[in-house]
Amino acid sequence: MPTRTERAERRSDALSKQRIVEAAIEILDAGGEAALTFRALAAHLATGSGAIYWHVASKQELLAAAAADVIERVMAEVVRRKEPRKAIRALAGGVFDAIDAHPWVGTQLAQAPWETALLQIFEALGGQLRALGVPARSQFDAACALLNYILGIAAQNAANARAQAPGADRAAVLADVARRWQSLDAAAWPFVHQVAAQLPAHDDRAQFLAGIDWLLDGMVARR
Amino acid sequence: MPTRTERAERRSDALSKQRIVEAAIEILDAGGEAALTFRALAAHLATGSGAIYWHVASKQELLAAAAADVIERVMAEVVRRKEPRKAIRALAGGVFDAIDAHPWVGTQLAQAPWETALLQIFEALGGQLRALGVPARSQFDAACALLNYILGIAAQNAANARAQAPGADRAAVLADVARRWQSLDAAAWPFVHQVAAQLPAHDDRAQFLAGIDWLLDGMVARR
DNA sequence: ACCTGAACACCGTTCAAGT
DNA sequence: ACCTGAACACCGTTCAAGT
Repeated sequence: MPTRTERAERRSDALSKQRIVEAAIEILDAGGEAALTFRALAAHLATGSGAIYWHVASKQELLAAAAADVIERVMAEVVRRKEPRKAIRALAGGVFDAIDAHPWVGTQLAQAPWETALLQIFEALGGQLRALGVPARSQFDAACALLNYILGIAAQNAANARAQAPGADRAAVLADVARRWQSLDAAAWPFVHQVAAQLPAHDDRAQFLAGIDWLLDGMVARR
Repeated sequence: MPTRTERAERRSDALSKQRIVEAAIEILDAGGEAALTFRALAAHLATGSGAIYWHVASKQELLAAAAADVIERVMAEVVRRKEPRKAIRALAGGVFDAIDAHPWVGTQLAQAPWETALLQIFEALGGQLRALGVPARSQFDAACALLNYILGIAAQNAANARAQAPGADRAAVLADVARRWQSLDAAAWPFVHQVAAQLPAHDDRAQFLAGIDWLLDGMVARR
């Protein structure tokens, strides 16, 4: 039973790629990748599924646009810092937080690696590496290594989010894995046994940034 | 028109999870992830699609099993080396090659990060890090960083394979991207401009291993 | 130019029925 | 115990028809 007001609202904000992308992000955040269907999206936008195709060529393009939207917001929000190491850490941390908040971005990030969103990160990383004193001949490899490392957590976070039920208790899941690790044969799995106790309480973000630091240390050491 | 010989063959190798996984790997290698459907698999195995469900619970389980199969083969083939740095490089290189040959493994690897296949890599990495002299308190973070970095190329290779047509010319694709980079505004994209020329000829594997080296350098330097 | 929604060609998965 | 294959409940995408 649509009231006149409701209809007026619908008409006032006509369909556009940006509106579709925003709706897609809402659905993705609320229900994960599986929840985003053209039928759900059409219902959300109070239109027919075919209408969406007027503004967006395919689901692939829609997902890429949604991920680009999130990453561009991160790039805009990351405060520009003078000190290159801090700048790189801030950038990596920002991407980490974005993927943590929108795990579905993780799957998309690697999908179009040379498109604008990731290219922005790449450009920023490269500039800071130069400022850090990494020699010119290594800068390309170095920026790729950092980007690759960032894509690693992207993929992992996305996979974790997909594997776990939307409301799953992270601590409980980790405790469960740790228990499984501890029940393995200690002679065959000495390292896994050794670190099992550290798993439940470990800080994902700090661990991620530790890797960034090691990479930067290595890059600077070989200058 | 099945001959008597053909029918005999079919009956002799009855369905089993291992046979299903092998057939799935063949299809995945030949046609990528999109090609693996239960209908295609059933046709390949000359059976009904329902029969597969007697041995395998879901497509997700099938993909995980196929990926585990590939990774386990890598772990068995990687020659055990005495020198820890060489051992880690060999391990990482082996995983790289496996994902290069079977790009669909990349998507799966992050999917069940604490399952056996990846846990084997994790255990091996941890043992070598200890041998390398990385302090005990850092070993967990260090092994995770290496694993994360490895998952990064896994995700990238998988995405590249999915994006490109099966018979696509890698050199041509890279040359195309490089040309696009060069056409960007040099003032806004100085780094991208600078490295564009290096893109077409760059060695993915060497670049990947350079990152491993930087990580190890950093881990050892902070001992 | 933009939207509608039924129709098409697929999927993964289930299940009654067979052997 | 294991297999068959039709049926179910979905998909992404297309397209004739509307405004």
